[in-house]
Amino acid sequence: MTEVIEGLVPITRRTTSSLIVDQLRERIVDGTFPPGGQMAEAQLAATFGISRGPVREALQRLVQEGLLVNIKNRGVFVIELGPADLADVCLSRRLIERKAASLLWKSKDERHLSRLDVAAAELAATTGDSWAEVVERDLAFHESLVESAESPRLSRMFATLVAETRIGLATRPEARRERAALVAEHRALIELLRDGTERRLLAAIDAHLDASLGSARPTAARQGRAGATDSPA
Amino acid sequence: MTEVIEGLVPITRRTTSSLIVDQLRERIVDGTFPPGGQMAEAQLAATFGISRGPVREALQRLVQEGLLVNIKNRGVFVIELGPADLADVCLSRRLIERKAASLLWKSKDERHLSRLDVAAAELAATTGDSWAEVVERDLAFHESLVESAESPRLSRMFATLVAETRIGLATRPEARRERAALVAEHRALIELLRDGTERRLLAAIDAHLDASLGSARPTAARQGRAGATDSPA
DNA sequence: GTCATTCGGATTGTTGACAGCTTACAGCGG
DNA sequence: CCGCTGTAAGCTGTCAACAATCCGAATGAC
Repeated sequence: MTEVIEGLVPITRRTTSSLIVDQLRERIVDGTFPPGGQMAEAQLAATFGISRGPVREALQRLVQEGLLVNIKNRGVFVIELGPADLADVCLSRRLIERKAASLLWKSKDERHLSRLDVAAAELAATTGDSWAEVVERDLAFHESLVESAESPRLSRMFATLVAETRIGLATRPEARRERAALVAEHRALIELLRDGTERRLLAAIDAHLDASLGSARPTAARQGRAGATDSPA
Repeated sequence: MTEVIEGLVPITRRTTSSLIVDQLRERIVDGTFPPGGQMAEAQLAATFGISRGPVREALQRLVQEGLLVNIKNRGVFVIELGPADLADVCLSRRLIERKAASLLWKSKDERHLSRLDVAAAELAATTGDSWAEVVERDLAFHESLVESAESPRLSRMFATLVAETRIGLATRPEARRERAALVAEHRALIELLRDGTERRLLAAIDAHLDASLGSARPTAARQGRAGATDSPA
């Protein structure tokens, strides 16, 4: 058996398509690729300085993730989130976050609670009026909350929901909120996680999500891009 | 505007990789590709009579879905579900199914309830002792239940959980249960959905899931294949 | 005999090119 | 002037071949 040297991490280069996925996802959620816009393979390949093969693999993964829609012989397009979609995202997020909060409330694991403290502080530390940065820190807090459930599957599901939330918030100026209000609500959540009742904690989560995403009324809307030939599930 | 002719359906062929994904997923969950086994690209391409390109795209989608794991320069492998994974699947399934049941209990939408009747009857109608078929019908019932929530995202998440459940059940003979017991539990769930209290309904769901998946104790186990260079999230 | 090394086979990662589809536009007829 | 048709351009879907990497067996040293 070969000796393992402390401090040296084995270099496990990730696959190229995986790296592409991360970059594309970031650009999709921050609005660089607008909803409904096409992801041109050749252009992306040229931009990354690689061939179309890995780009196509990355796009397929994002299709499976639900952030892109594939129309045969036309191309892949960024999803357009209608009111019904946002309501669905809200419903799903509430389900997962309530569970995570409930678990953390029961365990009171200080390791996770302090991580939430940090996340909340980082939101409070945002300067200026960069709405995008506020959204990012806000969602980082929520991801930390879900991480505390220590459930890989819930975290993975939630990651997609976060991405969709960012798309929704990036393209809806009316969803902007005061940073101060968000900071206060996060601090209140941590307070309730530590010393509150479960009932009030869950009510606070509902209220927080409603305030952020609840503006979209669940009116009738299509559940996917018409003509999509390639559903992710 | 061109006239639309009645009776003629526009031909919307799905993408090849999408068809491959479905076939591969089916074979993965039914055990044809055993957990830990490698998915050889060239062999699959030859089997399907196509090139390696579409096969690679399909594999990437299944990696994103979480059913396969990609190790750079080694290949993609079927996930191995340890006890911790099964516990996580159980936790996630319980969360989603409880929510769906609660919603259906509130709405009492007869359309969905009758669909559950059908699903339960089809499980009861299974003849012989084909464990695989029992599992399939059982999970079809649960998918119907989740469908009743009319949430595309919950349904999509649940589809992956169902696939993982099938993998887990296909490779664990000790998880076999009497068909009669499953039939009775499903009928009881429908009964409770129609006329029971919400509390008893949720308790019945918990019990049903525990009986099917709860045998796996959440002992310490790795949360992913060691060396995986390409995590789905 | 055991361990380290090297070489070969096999598989994956990537590329460039070709075929098929869709779309937009110019041309033609009514 | 309006509508249909044919053509051309651009894109996606697919393929076969090349390069890079890894695994295992054979070889040699101690």
